[in-house]
Amino acid sequence: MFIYICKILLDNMGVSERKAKEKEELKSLILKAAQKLFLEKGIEQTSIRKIANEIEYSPGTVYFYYKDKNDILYDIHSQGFRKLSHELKVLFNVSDPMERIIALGRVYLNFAIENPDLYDLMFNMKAPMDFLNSIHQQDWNEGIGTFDVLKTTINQCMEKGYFKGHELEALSFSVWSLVHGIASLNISQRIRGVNLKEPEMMVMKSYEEFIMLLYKGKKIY
Amino acid sequence: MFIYICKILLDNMGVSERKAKEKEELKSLILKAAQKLFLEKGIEQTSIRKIANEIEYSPGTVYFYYKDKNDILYDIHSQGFRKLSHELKVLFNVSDPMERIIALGRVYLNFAIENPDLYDLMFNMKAPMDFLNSIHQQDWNEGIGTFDVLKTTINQCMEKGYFKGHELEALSFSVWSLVHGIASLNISQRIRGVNLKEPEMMVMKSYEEFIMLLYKGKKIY
DNA sequence: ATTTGTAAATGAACAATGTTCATTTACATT
DNA sequence: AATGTAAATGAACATTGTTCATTTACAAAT
Repeated sequence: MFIYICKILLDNMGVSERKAKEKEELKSLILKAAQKLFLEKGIEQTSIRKIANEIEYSPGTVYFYYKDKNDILYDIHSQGFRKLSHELKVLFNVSDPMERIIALGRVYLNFAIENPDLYDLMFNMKAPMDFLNSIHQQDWNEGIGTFDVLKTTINQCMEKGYFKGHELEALSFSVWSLVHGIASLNISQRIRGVNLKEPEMMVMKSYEEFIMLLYKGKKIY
Repeated sequence: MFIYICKILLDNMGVSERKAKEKEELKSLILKAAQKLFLEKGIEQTSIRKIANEIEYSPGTVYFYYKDKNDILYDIHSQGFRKLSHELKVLFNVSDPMERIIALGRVYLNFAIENPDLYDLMFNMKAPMDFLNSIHQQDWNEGIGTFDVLKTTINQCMEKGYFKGHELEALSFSVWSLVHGIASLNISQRIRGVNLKEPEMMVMKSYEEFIMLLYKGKKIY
């Protein structure tokens, strides 16, 4: 009797586990299709119908796995953060915090240039934040994590005597704003229109200018 | 006979002038309705049908005065730049260029905070740039004009001995990027989610940090 | 006064969107 | 073989931007 019940339970577990796994698999299939369309054809070509078409399911099925379109976009956004944080992790090797913060900015800018649509989704579009609001989740953990990397590094700079008289959080936000501003103006095509001498160089050149400013705030022995 | 022809011509002029005026008037009526909807209800509530409804015309009529939706959005965007440049003009009174540049940033940030949707349209949304592309106009004159105000001021700072070793255009773009970054992260709700101590203060506090950095690049006598 | 020509306004129509939901299908459990 | 539930369907709804054949309005010409 006992064994019989165990068998049932185990069978049940086995089945429901498999089902859950299948469900996860289909969900990630939807996500992959969404990412493919998003990266290949851009945001406006990424409709629920086209995603469903891509994996040969009906539009309604998508809503069995995702609450709504914002839910899907949030998922793509999260994947983007995994990708970005993976690229940033390499910089743990750089021991000097001042060198590291400069490298961080460079990697960040490269990420934005290489993945403009994804960057836009991660840092500009309303969809991911609307999704968080809709599930009553106030914290944007992806953003918090990335911002912490920056804050930690700047804190280490301060401990080494840099940025005297500055406030950690506000300065960190300043640095983030600078690189985000460069990235955004580039992506939204506001650089191209402004009649610069070397538009394609401006992203990195303006970042160099900022680094110069940063270094002027260094410790004086 | 001559007088008769003149009469006709004069009459014609009078009529076509009046017609042209009426046409201008209806176009600006459409624009006003679009602005109203845009500012009151946001971008997603600003559809051509709702604009047409607002002024009690049919949807098709709108297309007689505007090429497409991007055309309307570009017009709203241009009005935004007139508003912004009007606010910036007050600062011609500030004689010290270093003080002026700091004030410029403050006014710019205030504008962004007070008119978030409009700012988004002016500096982030693709619509205005898509419109320029569609009419084969490469230069973004509204942006060029505003950027020139900044460049001129920074140039004056340099003439006074500030920012030694910096490059005018790149540094100007750096400053623009910083305030734009702060404004954008604020508008796209990326500040709120990042768990700051005083989120509502961060816009101005991080700007103060940047000003501190700027001042460290000042002339040393 | 009547016809004519053109500019302006209409609103139906099209294709596409996000989303919902009653219905059907598939399939493990009884 | 019957049952119950999870999963998948696809039609339907309300919107969107945009087009276009048709109608309306009205000044000009006869």
